[in-house]
Amino acid sequence: MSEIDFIDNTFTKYSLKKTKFRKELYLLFYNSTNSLSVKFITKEFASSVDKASIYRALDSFEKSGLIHKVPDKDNLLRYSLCQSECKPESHSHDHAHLLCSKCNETFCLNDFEIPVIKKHKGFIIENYQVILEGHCSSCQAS
Amino acid sequence: MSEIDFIDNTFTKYSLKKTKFRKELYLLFYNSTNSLSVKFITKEFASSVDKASIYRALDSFEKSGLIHKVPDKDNLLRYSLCQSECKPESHSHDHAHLLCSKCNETFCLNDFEIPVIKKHKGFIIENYQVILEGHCSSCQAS
DNA sequence: TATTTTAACGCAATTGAGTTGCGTTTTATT
DNA sequence: AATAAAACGCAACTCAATTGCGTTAAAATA
Repeated sequence: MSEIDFIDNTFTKYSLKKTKFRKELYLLFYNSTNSLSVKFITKEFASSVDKASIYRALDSFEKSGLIHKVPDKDNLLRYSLCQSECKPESHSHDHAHLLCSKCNETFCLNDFEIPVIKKHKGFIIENYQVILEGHCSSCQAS
Repeated sequence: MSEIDFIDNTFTKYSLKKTKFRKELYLLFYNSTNSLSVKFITKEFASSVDKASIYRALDSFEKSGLIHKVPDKDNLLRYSLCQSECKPESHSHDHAHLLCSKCNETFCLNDFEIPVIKKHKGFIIENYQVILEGHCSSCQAS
């Protein structure tokens, strides 16, 4: 199945309107190995799409379960493609994230196992997040 | 040693100017079992202190090693008193944080042990953060 | 295919956390 | 008491993200 077909199928499956921009946006995620910041996305569509549309599309994708928020070094909005099947409002992403303090990118570590703990001293824990700070492989040389 | 004396000593030790507001601010942290959001602090000093002074004081306390940033449910600035000795720019806080999704408060779990990992698939990891999301004990009843 | 419904869009204005500049006041130093 | 240094108040500003609203395009239905 080609990328285009995959995206078309996905949009049908999630009842998303197939507009030129939204298909391109999803393709951008699909072809990216990494998470995408709003800043990057905004640059990609700078001359063609308004930022309000970008924010609304991202919000809509997230609600559908296509993408999920990932932590960002500067606390800005950043998203990554969902790996497994996600339902609206019930994303499950039990992987850690690495924030590179040089390039400020966020990387998903899909194979970093997180131990599951449900309770801790009176707290009920529903899900949790491990954020590693350091340097990614590209930034170690410099 | 009384609270007042402790604060006085601390300010001397860290070469911090003893202004009325800054001593009150530090006392607020000292008497709090929990982390403090800027929103809460701003309310406490609403009629008496300008927000710029609040932000500058928090920044100064953090740089001195008195308080440290903690994660916040809404990605806003939130601080907690340092438990151990912290030096300027070298805070070490190897505890996890619990974010309650009901009251939006952040709790430090000082006894939640975090395993130390230095490398992972080409990444160099300098420090890391475990954020638990769930419900605190006060919010479980409702 | 034409009509109607529904969601996406562009544009402009707005929100709100956090920051900065600057003149004034307060604290610490001599 | 005089001087230096940091804190303060106030106002203006930055910038990410949001919202309102009239317009346009896509999907559903006839």
